[in-house]
Amino acid sequence: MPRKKVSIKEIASAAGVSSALVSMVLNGKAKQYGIGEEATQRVLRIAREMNYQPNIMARGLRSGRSHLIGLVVADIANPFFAKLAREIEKQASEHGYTVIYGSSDDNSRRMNSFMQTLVNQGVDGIIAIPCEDTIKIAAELQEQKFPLVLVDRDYTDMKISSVLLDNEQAGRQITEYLINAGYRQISFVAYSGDLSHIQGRMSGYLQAMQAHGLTETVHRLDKSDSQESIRQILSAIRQGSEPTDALIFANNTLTIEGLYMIREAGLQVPDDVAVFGFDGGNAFDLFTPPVSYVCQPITEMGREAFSLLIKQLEASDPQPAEKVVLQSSFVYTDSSRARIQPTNPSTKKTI
Amino acid sequence: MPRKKVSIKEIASAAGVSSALVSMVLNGKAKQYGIGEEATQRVLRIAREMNYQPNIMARGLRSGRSHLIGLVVADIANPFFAKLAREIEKQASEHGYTVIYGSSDDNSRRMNSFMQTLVNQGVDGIIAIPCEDTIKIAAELQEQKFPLVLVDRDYTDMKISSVLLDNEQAGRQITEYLINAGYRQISFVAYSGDLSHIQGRMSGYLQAMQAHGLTETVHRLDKSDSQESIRQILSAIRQGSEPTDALIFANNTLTIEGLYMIREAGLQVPDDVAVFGFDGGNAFDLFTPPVSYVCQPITEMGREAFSLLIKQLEASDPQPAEKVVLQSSFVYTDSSRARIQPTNPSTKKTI
DNA sequence: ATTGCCGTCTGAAACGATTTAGCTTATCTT
DNA sequence: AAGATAAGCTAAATCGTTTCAGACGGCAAT
Repeated sequence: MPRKKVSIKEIASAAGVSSALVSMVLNGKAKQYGIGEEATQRVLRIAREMNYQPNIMARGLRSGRSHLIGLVVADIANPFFAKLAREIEKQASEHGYTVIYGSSDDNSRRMNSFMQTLVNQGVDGIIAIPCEDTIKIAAELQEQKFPLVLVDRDYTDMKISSVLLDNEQAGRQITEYLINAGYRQISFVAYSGDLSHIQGRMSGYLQAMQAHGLTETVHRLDKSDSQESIRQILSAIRQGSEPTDALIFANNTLTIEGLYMIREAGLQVPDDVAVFGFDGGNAFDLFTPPVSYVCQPITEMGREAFSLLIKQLEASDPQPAEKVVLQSSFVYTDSSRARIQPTNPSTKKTI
Repeated sequence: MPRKKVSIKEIASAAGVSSALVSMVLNGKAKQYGIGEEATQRVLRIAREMNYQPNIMARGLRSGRSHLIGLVVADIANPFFAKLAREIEKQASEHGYTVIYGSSDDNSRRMNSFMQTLVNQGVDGIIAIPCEDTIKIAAELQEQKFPLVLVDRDYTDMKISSVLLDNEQAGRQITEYLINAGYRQISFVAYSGDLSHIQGRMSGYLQAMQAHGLTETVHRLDKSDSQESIRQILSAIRQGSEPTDALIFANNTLTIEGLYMIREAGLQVPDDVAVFGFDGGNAFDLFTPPVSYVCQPITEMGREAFSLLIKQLEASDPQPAEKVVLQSSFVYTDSSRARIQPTNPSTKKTI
């Protein structure tokens, strides 16, 4: 197996031409540079025979492009991001790019330093799930016309290419759904912090509740002791001290945590309390009963993100920032099935 | 924000020294090359002021090292691999390396081409979850002394550094456990193919069954229609046409599939059939009842894999291949609780 | 005073690919 | 036949770093 590093020079001398010619031919620019047919074929054949593989470093140094793109997610072990990463990786490899990735844990310091590392590594562009303070470094990169696409979260004052979900709409829709299904005391549970997607979901929830003249209840949990907080909420529900007939968990991990606690508390879903979550997953399906959830179009998000990025990468002039907003779909299951006796049938309406 | 690309040359002229000296200082080799204290400090200060960032491509071209490592997993969307990736990424970044990753889908063609891409990208080493035919390309790389570590699966005839689990032991142990818990008709369910870790688990199962004089039943499912196959197995169990009181699913995804089907079939666990799986996950915990599983030391695997790789990377002389075998732990839950009336109490013994 | 040797530092080559400017020939024009 | 044009190719510069082989001044030993 010939895997000795073959350089363009060796091919050149084997073919009896200059290394410049070899480079041109191998880059498919033979016609463009007016290289003769015979020489072209000879070089091509020899390169194949010698199993030539271009040296990325040399090429990158010369051309200033690495064909590497950076991907920063909150946590690759979160299925949502893993699937997103999968799709982006697929797109990238189809377009001749390779992906470098890292997890930020939604920690802005880690995020910053990783972004910095990526830029130093010479990536051509970055796709990132921003966290609250990413805005600074993102703005900086944006200013320097560094190709950048943000996914899943939005910080409205910035003109940065992004792929987003209509979280407000999703929040509104599932709340409406629960109301129509006869639930009245619907609580919204989220981690504290102001990640934009959570804000959007919450705002949709609030709108729907207000539109129906219902009292909103929002629980913001500190990530560090969310488990204990959920336990308290559930125990309040159980004792009836906080009348609640449905819970909306604002994201995937929180929903999962919630399910653990619900089981621990021995609550029946949806009889004691209905549950609606985000993002789905096996755990949702295999819970008893299966859990209703907002289903984000992950594949499409990945595709859009990459397409936005490559638009910037391949364009010679700076492209205008573009925000793509996608709609979610919904999976309605028994965890949010219609109440047998709606609390107040008269307010039940279809929107 | 100064982000104009500052080169070593500009620092050199700003400091009034040669670029060679700057390079030496910036690489911490000042002492080694006997650079004066004063010059060293001046260069360091100026480099900081100008926010110098080395050009990775140039460095890589010159030194032949990219500080990139490749990671090939079967599927990053599988939590097991995601967690592994997470740990490896962490280790890598702590050691100044960056990770490029890709999913192979256990498809050897894809795997091959991705490995090839990685090598072309100039990664310094590769950590891979091999699939059945990876052995060829792995052997090839190994022969060229290319730093390579294989994880999770083994192909015994090769002398390649690997991190493995004692799958045979795990298979044996959970089978023994089920036998002790009073189960007698224990079936082993796996995808077809001969991935070594599956073989190991199966062989452990067979050993334990034989040791107790019990009849082994192994189902090998074609990945393409595993769902249908499981459905048939379960329906046989239900109708009693195939006497089975416990199922061991040989890996994570298969266990999940199994759980879906068990729920669909309306079987009660463990009364109708006990269940034992691999790798765990939220879905296991939230199933009713929670599912017993073999818990692989993922973090440790990642750490070991990276440590094996870096040993090869930083050593000047080729290192001998090394196989690290780790032990699993076990989570025993109600899905495999002791039968109320063991089929044959007299054979119950503690191993 | 010459030699030898430190301690400090520099020049220049090298890594491999790309690209520009320009050099040969051969062919065409007039 | 002389000059212009084109076709086909090459030399050499370039990207930013690293590193090896010295250079240079000064000091001690001879």
